[in-house]
Amino acid sequence: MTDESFLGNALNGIDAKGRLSVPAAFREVLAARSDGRTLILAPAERADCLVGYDSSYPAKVRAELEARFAGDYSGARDDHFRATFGAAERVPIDENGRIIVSSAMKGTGEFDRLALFWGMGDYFEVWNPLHFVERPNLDPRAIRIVQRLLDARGTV
Amino acid sequence: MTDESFLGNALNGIDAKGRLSVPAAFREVLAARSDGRTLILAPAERADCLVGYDSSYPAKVRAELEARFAGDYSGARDDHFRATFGAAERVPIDENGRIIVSSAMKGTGEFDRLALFWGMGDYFEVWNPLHFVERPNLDPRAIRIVQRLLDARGTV
DNA sequence: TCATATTCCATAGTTTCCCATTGCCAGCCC
DNA sequence: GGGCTGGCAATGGGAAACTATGGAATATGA
Repeated sequence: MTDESFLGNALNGIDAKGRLSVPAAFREVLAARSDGRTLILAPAERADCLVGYDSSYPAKVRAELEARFAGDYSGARDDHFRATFGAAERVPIDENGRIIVSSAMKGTGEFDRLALFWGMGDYFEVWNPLHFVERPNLDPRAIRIVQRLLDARGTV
Repeated sequence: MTDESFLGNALNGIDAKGRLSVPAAFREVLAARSDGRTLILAPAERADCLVGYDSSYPAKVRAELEARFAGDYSGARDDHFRATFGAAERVPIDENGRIIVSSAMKGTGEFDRLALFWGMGDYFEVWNPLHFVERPNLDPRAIRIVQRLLDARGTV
């Protein structure tokens, strides 16, 4: 049984045109979960990074949110839905496995030249790697992995 | 049941391309537990070595974590998922029973030329053998086993 | 028309695949 | 018992395939 979890990580470059390669390992998971020709990008709820998932995932998120806010008819509930769905984008993956990072997403993730893909099991995150390594309370093994990736790129 | 436990040990070489033979005994266990064509490698929690599982592991861990963090929408939950999935890798086993040790994993396990596989029952560990023999409080008989393996390789 | 965005093609460095070689152990025959 | 033989495990090397990425060519829109 081929497992469909997003595992592992990759540090890829964002070029002048905003193009960004989606790691091959993640493209395989996307293809196994849906058609693999698009993915969904959205601001993360609790960190300055993006979350990415296959196109079948929003339905699941909606179900989760509705359970979480069951019986809650406050403005907070609506604000949560606004942040989750309205700010998300459906992004096509081109023939070379790349996506275009819109300027809105670039702003949300505060990206520079590099994007760190990080598997989260059911979905993945896309980080500015410099923010990732400075995140407090994160497992030092994860931080060390990213620091080595940055070193390999010659970034200090 | 019995043939689904990782038992025993092996000292294998990592070649210039990062290739590493998985011991045949472990491959059999992997095949009994899942399809035997991939395994999962991750940093160990309390030692500078790697842990290896069969490929059914991510689904299991995902279910466990989701149960454990049910109703928890904090950053701590996210950090836990980050450490669990992003730092792990799915690694294919080739026709000759070998895997490729990525540079990230090489860094995490601090490997040189040799890798020591050590059965842990439900999973196995992969060590730099030189670190293994210097670990304090470890059963001296285990250390002697590894020292003999190193001697057989002509490594001092 | 010019700038911006999208599609297409090129390439360098890996990674993957395939096949060859070595060494070990078991079983077998003489 | 000693030595031959066959199978499997581990390892090495070369070639093909693929990933990530850069640049050119074409389309789109203000």
